[in-house]
Amino acid sequence: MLQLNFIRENKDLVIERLQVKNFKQAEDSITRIIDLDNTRRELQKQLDQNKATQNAIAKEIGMLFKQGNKELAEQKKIETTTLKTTEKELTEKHSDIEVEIRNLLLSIPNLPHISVPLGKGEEDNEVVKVVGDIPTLHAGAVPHWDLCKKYDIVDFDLGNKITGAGFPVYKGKGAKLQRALINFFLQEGEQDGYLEVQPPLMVNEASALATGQLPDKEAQMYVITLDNYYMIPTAEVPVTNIFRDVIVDKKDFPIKRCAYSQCFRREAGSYGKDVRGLNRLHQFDKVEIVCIDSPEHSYQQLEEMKQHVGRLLDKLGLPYRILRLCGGDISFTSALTFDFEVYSAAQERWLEVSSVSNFESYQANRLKVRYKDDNGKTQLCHTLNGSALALPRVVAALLENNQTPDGIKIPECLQKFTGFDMIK
RNA sequence: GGAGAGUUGGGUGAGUGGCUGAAACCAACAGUUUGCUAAACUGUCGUACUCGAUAGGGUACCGGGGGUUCGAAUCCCCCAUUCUCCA
Repeated sequence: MLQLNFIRENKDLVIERLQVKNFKQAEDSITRIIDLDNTRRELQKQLDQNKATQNAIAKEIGMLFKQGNKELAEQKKIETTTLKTTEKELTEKHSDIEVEIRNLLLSIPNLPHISVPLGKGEEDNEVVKVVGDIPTLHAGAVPHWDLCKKYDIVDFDLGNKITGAGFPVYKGKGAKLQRALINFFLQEGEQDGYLEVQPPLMVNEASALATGQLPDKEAQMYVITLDNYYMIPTAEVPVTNIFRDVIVDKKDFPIKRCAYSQCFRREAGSYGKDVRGLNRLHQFDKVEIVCIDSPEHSYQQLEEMKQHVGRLLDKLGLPYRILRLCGGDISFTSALTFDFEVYSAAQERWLEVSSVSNFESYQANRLKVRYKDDNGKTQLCHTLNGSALALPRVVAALLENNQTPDGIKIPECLQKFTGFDMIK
């Protein structure tokens, strides 16, 4: 969430930038927040004064008892009763206002970076780069779901039986390919200086709230109601929460972590060709990269992360394009996001395999990830993350693009992990 | 699943109702001393909000939340978590 002080000091700028995100209530919300905050401050002052008086009286009473002056002490006690009533009233008003302010703050998206293009939806995203050639497939080439069946490497029916749609079973070389990709991604991450972590796959409410899954995206998560835990929709949640309430040492910047995890998403509302085969699953595998950096360097870090993701796709030999998401498509919490899409040649469509974002201090403000600047002042860090990479669509594109009449070719970079060079 | 004992500032750890925002020690930082390092000595040394031009003041925070009380780190309740024992 945005910082209240920043909103106070940059009211017009904030309203203007929110227009790019098509946030309609910008002006109303911002004005309301500032008003509420003024009232809050006034109440706070009164409350503090009230407490100060009470504290003083309490101290006096203590002294009086010590001196054995019980009568005067009892008299003083009575004095506090009115103070307590007003205190109660003030506290109630104060906390009501605080809740309202917080809710408003939570409802306001992050400000988009200056480079974010205007736009309504995905059709307005800006293609910044296209890499690789779109392959020509042999006659009789088929989409990956047919290949999965033909070579018996991913079994969707079995997943349906055991759990339900969107929970496939990977078999034989399919399972090995999964493992190979995970190992490849982690190894590349390590080589680029990302420390590997294995986080929990369930998180508590505080964690889900801190990275912004709650309250906005609650419907996207599987909830373990009995214990009040949430299945993670991405490793971003537990990995970023490592730094919740931490004041990091700026000498450690950039802090780089990578994590393999399975991810769980309800994907309510998805349908049609989008969910066919591996295109959209309820459980999938992903290697995630997370960075914490100073405000001065975060955009440089974002660039580095983009390069990392690009290198992975280069090595896999997949054609891809990079999109700069427009104001209408960029996520609520992000300031600048680049999507990576691979071309899946049999489906003849681009599939998103990575999303690399800088959240600036928006997430850090909820997380309270801070560092001390050169003046010793505590400042919010910038947080960034990206997929490097999400597996299912990478697998889909690999299967489709690399299919030959003799089988499916495995990219060279994966062969030392798979132990085979063809699926036949 | 049950029983008991813990959870205090960067660390160790004292503190069972008022003089405790919190002893002491260590670490850290600044300074004095010193040929250098070390030692010794002196000082500083939590966070957030808020008032103030500054100096400084106020409020809140001793795992989290609630309660008792004029007054809570200290008493009571709930929750989390760690350790020990039992199942």
